[in-house]
Amino acid sequence: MREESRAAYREAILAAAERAFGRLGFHDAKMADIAAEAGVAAGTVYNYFKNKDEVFASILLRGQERVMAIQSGHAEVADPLERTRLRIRDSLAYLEEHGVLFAMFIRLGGFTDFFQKRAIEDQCEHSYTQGVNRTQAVIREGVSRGQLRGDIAVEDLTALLMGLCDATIFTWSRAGCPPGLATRADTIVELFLRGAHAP
Amino acid sequence: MREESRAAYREAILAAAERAFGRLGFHDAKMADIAAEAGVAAGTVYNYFKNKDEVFASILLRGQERVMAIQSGHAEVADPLERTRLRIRDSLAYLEEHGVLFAMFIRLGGFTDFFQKRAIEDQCEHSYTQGVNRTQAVIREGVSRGQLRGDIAVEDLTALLMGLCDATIFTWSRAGCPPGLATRADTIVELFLRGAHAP
Amino acid sequence: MREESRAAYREAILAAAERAFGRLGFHDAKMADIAAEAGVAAGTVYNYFKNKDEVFASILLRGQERVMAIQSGHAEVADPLERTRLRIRDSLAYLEEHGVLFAMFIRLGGFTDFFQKRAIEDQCEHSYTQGVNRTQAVIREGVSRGQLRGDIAVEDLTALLMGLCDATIFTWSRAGCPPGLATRADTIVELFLRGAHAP
Amino acid sequence: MREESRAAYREAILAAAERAFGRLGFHDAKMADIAAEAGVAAGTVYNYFKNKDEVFASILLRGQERVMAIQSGHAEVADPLERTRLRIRDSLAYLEEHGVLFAMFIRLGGFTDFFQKRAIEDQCEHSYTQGVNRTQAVIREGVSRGQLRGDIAVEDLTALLMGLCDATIFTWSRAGCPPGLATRADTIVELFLRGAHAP
DNA sequence: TATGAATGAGTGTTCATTCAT
DNA sequence: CATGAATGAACACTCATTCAT
Repeated sequence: MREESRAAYREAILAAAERAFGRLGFHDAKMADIAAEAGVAAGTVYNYFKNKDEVFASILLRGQERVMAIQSGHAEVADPLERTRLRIRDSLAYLEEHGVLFAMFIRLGGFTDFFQKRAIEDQCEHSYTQGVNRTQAVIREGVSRGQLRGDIAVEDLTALLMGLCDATIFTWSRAGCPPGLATRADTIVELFLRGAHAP
Repeated sequence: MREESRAAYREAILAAAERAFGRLGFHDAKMADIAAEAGVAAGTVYNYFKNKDEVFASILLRGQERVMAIQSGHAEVADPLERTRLRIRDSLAYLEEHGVLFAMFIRLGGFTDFFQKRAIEDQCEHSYTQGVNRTQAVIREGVSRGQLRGDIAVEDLTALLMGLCDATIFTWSRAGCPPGLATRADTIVELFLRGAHAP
Repeated sequence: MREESRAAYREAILAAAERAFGRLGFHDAKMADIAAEAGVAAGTVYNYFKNKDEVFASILLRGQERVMAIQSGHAEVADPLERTRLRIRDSLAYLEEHGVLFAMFIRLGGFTDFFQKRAIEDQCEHSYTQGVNRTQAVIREGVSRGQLRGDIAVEDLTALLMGLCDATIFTWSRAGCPPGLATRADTIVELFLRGAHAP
Repeated sequence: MREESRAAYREAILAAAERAFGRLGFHDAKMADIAAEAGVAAGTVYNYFKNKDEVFASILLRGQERVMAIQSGHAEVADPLERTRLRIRDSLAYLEEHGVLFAMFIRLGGFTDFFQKRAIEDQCEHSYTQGVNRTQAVIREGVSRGQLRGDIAVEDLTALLMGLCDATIFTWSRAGCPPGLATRADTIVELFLRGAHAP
């Protein structure tokens, strides 16, 4: 039971931190904000996390794990393109609920030095690379099945797909995070496959 | 002559700030770092910029203006697709020299709240929107010429193209900014036009 | 118990600030000086007061409240002149122990703009006006009893009495705050009543 | 001519500083404010005064000298009480035009340490003491003529008179410096002579 | 183990003063 | 000698972290 209590506290703090970071950004969200949002005292946070950086990294890890878990749910779908569509749809749906992950994700990618300095990358890099690798594997499978172009490097195709997702998220974020993000998975896959050229 | 000197100081500070922000990020780059990098005293920065936020915003504006100026050089190219290829190539080339702009760009897009709070957005938003509009105009031209698909919203096509650029930059940034970014313009356009589908 | 501790800290900081302000003046007394004098860390002061201005205003308020409380002790003395003498004596005695209040008092009166700008006046004005009003009431009582001249405006008589007190304090301050200030209450009242004219 | 020009600059700066100090106080009036008010560049001030403190002290000295000069105009009046009345009237009139002198005066008296630390006192003390001495001499003359009480120390009588002046100025200052200050000289002398006691 | 106050290093910014032009 | 920009020491205030209760 004590174990349960600890887990509940930890989760409450993480959820609070996610909201605070999402609203204010890493530096402007103060430990006091997080604690207040979680309904605990400032010192309590330090009973669950070593410091602010670890709180931040934990949010990222938790998010990535959850997305991975969701994506794993489609392992039984045979067609890699259809599997990709489902994965994108569910990822977007998750993101829609935890919008802050976008900021996290972008920061994670964009500010390499930020993370290097803080050694957060060590904790997150693996998970990110896993995500890329998984996407690449699916694309490779599509190529070998003859569904995707073979005259372009798999890395470039991967970048194309992920770039499309990023751009969609990006645009959605700028628009103020309106509902319906998940429904854009279809357009993403369509554009990924057919491109912009007139028939 | 004093006028020249002022301009030189201002530029030196901006260049120094660009390096410092790019290396450390907004919060971790201290005004002292910027001043030292520029070879001036801390107080001098405040003779040219009201505060740290204004230094940051000025870098963004300067970068966007420069990129716009570069892109304007291809106005005489008739074919919108070819014009797009050239614009992307030159933008990437510029970015390769001022890599920090990526971080800036991403922040600008990603951290709406950061900018809202600081009222920097007012200064940058217009410039960003202009960039999007310009891209959209080119794509619309391509559609009306029958070069691009008409069954997809122009906004989606724009997002596709910009997403491809972002993804390319993103990947390049993660790889440690190796030389040759500009050469990827061809792949971007190719993927944009043809998509990933096997023929 | 924690409540007691908080009150003790607050009082220690106020006493330290009173000494520091009295010795150095508002601007030259640094927050670090105050904290050191109080035996606490610099940041601790900010757990009790919003900023330096608030520390300053709190000293004034505390002093005025204390003097008022002391003066209230003579409410049962019927003769307004004797009551005035006692009030002056006790006020001077208090001032002798908290000499800084003079500087405070003078500033409060003299530097209207200083306080206007800082909105401290709002907190102090009422208390000051109360003091003036109380003195005026006593004088009015003396006039109606036929003890004081009725051919001069009560406001002028009040100014005379307060001016005498001020001048006494002033001279005492310039002389380096020697002991015995309270004993001058008799001379003040004597001069107030009889004036300087030869018999 | 060059000599004249220097004097004109010096006077312009002093007048500007008087306004600035009067409006903002010593610390809040910046050298830049003073220079701007005088219509000169910041550096120019330093061609006429060693530093900020010297500017401040020079204002005081100038004011005191001017008041003294005015007061000297009544040397031929034989009756010391009448002479006093005229001196007070003219001093108040001068003060009414250069209200800032009040703040200066109060500071000069009230913040001994402020001036000790800055060694301004050396420059002003003499002049101030001269003023007190001159007043004391007049009062002593009145005592020896049998016009003023001899059973009270001359110092106390002096304090009474100066206190009355201070109180009048004080009240006037708090009231927002309304016109007509000089007319209060009569009341001051009347109260000084007769006191508050009913006949 | 939760609490919440104490801590003090760290930083953006100001401004008196200097000095090259 | 006027100018006005450069200088850098100084300081109020913040906030992540610690720790006594």
